[in-house]
Amino acid sequence: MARPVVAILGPTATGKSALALSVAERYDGEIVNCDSTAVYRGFDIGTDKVLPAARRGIPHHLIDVVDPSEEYTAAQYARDAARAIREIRARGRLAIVAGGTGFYYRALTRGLFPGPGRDAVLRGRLELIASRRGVQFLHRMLLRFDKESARRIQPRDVKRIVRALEVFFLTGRPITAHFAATRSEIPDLEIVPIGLRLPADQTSDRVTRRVHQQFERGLLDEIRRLLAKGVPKDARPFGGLVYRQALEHLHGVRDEPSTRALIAQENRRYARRQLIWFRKEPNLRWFAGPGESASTIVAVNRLLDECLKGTGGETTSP
RNA sequence: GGCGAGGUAGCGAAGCGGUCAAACGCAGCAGACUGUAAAUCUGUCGCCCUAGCGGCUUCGAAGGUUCGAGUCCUUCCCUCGCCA
Repeated sequence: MARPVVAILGPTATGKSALALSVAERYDGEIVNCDSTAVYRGFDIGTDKVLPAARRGIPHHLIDVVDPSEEYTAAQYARDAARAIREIRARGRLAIVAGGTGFYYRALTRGLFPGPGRDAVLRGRLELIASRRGVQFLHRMLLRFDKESARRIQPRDVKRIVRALEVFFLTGRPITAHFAATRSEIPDLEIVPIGLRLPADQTSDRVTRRVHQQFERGLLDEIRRLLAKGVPKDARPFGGLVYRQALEHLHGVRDEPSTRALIAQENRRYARRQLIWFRKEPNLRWFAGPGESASTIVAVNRLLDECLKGTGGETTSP
């Protein structure tokens, strides 16, 4: 009864999606996406979404759930993912969270403090101040109202400074004072987190190959199509990896070969940040990828057999 | 062959006699992250170490001037523009 939730995490291009599919087929599961950009409709090629035809009948959740002009957030994800997981479990199936957005995964499994979300008007005002009088000015403001946050947040980190001030102005209490109330969205569920990783040079090769494939598959046309459909150039997903650089190319910032190279480079850096993040994730069981390789699948299956079947499945983690 | 510009750390690029191991940008490396996270931000970045206003070797090459030279002089090598 106490069947855990499986999570498949790790840097980009390690084969998470493939592994998730294989696990889903073997253990009667459904997949819950944990990628911050795949939630957006229409952004398919650059996010390397597993397209419906390739899903082998396995239900995928939290892919294509919002319009590109909408703002999706970690908090929203945590709620949506928790709901999806409960529904999957209610169907008696295995929930498999798969993706590389560490912050979303943490928001789901450890939670975000219960407090106010983004306030567009307030943020607009704060950002205006930042652009007119400098970020440092905002940081000094934060120092007045919330000394502790000012200490932990870098004086130039606009996003965090704005959020801290936003929370303070909205609640009258420093953001750090809210942290104690943080709780997981799924405190009752056990999770078996699996991490996939590859040596840096392999990641680099795979990433480079993937970028070329993305262009060959029509990345640029996809972007043109989105723009033609009225998706604003400053839509959230356009600001991220792949799309940002490709969009710049369409605007003539640089030629295609160097754009491909730049995207591959950014991917490598992103993979590094992901690794740093996931390394700190407790209880993560690392496997040498790639996720589609038979040896990885065998090793993962061995672990899951232990955790999902027999008595192993009844352990509950603290 | 003649004239002009230039050769500085992985790359690009400052520097024009001392406080230069050498600004700055990029890449690299290390890291932070509680509602934009594929985002945002930080540190480090010649070599050595007991990590310091520490030691050592650098600024195309070789000489020279000077108390002191990326910085001035001479010769040489190499690039790149114009003329032939």
